[in-house]
Amino acid sequence: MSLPPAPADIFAHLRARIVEALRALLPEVPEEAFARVTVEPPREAAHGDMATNAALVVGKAAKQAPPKLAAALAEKLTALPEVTEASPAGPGFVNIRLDEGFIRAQLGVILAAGETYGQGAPRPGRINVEYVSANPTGPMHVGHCRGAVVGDALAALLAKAGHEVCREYYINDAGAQVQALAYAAYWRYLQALGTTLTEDEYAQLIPGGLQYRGDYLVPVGEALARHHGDALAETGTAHGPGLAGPDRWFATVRETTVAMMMDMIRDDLAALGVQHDIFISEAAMVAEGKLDAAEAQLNAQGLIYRGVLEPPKGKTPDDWEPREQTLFRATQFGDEVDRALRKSDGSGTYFANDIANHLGKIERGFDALVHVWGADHGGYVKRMQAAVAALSDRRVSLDVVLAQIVHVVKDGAPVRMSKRAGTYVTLRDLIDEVGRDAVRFTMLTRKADAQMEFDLDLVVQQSRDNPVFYVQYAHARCRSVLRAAGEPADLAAAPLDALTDPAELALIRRMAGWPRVVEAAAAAREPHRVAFFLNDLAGDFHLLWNKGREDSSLRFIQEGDPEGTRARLALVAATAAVIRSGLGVMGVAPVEEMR
RNA sequence: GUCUCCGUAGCUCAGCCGGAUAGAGCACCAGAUUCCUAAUCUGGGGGCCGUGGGUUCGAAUCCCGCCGGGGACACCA
Repeated sequence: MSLPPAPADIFAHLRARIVEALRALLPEVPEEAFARVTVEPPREAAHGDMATNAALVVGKAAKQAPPKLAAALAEKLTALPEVTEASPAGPGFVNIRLDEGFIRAQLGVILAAGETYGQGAPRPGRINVEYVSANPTGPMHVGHCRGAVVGDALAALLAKAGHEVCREYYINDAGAQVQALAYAAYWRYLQALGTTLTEDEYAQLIPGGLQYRGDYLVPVGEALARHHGDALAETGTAHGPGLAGPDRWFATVRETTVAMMMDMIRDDLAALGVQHDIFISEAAMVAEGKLDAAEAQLNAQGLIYRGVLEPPKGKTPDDWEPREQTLFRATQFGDEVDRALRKSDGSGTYFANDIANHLGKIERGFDALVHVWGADHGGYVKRMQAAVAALSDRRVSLDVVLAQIVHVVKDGAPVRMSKRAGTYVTLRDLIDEVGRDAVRFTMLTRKADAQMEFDLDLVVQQSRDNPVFYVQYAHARCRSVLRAAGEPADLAAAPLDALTDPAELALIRRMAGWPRVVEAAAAAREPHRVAFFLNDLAGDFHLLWNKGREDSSLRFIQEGDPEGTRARLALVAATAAVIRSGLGVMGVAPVEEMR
């Protein structure tokens, strides 16, 4: 009896064998009954390599007692060459022990695939992942950073799982904030021309006051002065160059400023290694009439009406008064209240523009939409899901991943964040302080919706406490061994019988679970699972390494035993490949040595 | 008041579309430590999984109530 060829995913392989066995045992049971069958490593290693709930899940449809069905299934599975033992257990589990040669053969698969190990087969359906989408009103700060990293890693994870992914940045360049930005840039322009107005005097003259006082707008003002001279200003006033009517300068200033801010943001993103495939401008979209199109479509579906909303219960704003607005029937799609599309003055709400944006995505043919938002936008999720459901006739899904606040800590004390320029931590500051890879990895060591402390001291610390270091160190150790062995070629074909130690087999089993982790993490939209997997994998490897300190027969390079050495080097090379595969998803560069 | 996320070891957190005796790191205790890369290693103690009900053969996981914490709550973006 010879083993089957090593499969790309041993869990999927076993699941397929189990379902086949069930079909043979229960020909009258419909296929849907098998959908909930899972194969996973049992918590208790003594129970074997894998366990399946098949008999428990199918028992009802088969009208059989699970323990009895489990026994029959176990007998079938025992007949498989790759299974050395299958036994019914507990209320109806089947525990499975795999042939060690079958497990070892996974190394050949890993080495043949290299860093692409874990790559899922192409799946139907295109996914749009929107992330960052910071307002183009200034440099990126740490608050944006987590969403950027989570979004980027999630997009990579979905691609790894086999999805076709589009990475999108939505530029909020149409609202009041951008208007305030233009006025702030205009102030720097007047300064560049030599106005004698003071900052406070200027702030008095403009609507809403001077909101953006950071000096990052100085270059914008200078650029405007350089290209337009004093043509955008009122000349000959008591202050020299002064405030002119908006129609003379506003469109020009706004456009230049947004473009320069986006250049700055793109530079920040590049420093973080974050990529987007497409940038969508809110202003451009409105100009194209997308808002009207979206409203017309919803109107045609009978989902729009004029009405007055109740004040929010328990907390009525001081200036609340009943106003008639154009409303969207979000309640028909699971939201608590209907939501305003147009303000009482008839202009579109931000929500309306966002609906238009989503109509655009649906029209571009995506089957699933994913957003990464700050947790402060949590209250916005239901209405957006309602809108997407309405616009797509419930065909397109919208998942929102909420990224919680990051508290930066240094020397045990919180680093203060303030919107006033100069006192807040920019993304650049953070990258300069600890490096891009430490930032990215650390941002993924916690579930996105859990608050996180970013300890500037810890992330550069070289110790077990620091997962960035721990994982990188494992990779560096692998590389060090392979260098010492003279970078052997063709390890995928190495005979592997020498790998028999429990620690060696545990390492292989861990790596064999990587495709499964990719699939599950992608389905759950949880890129942090990759960081935890790598931490566990590094732990398995360090454990084996440390055993080699005690027991020299477990060291990787064995003088006088070329075949055993090649088997171990295959194990080491596979470990390095899987770590690189995982770091690739996280966007972290593996290191060759610790320096 | 409504919605939402959270509550797991002393600390920081995994596990959650139900599955067998609930995990990791740190901290603590006890040992080891002239090692392919040093930035340690091995072992141990430690838990009414916030709480009270419910569903189920089976609940940290699903449902409802309560307690405690974060966030969001017409027209802003």
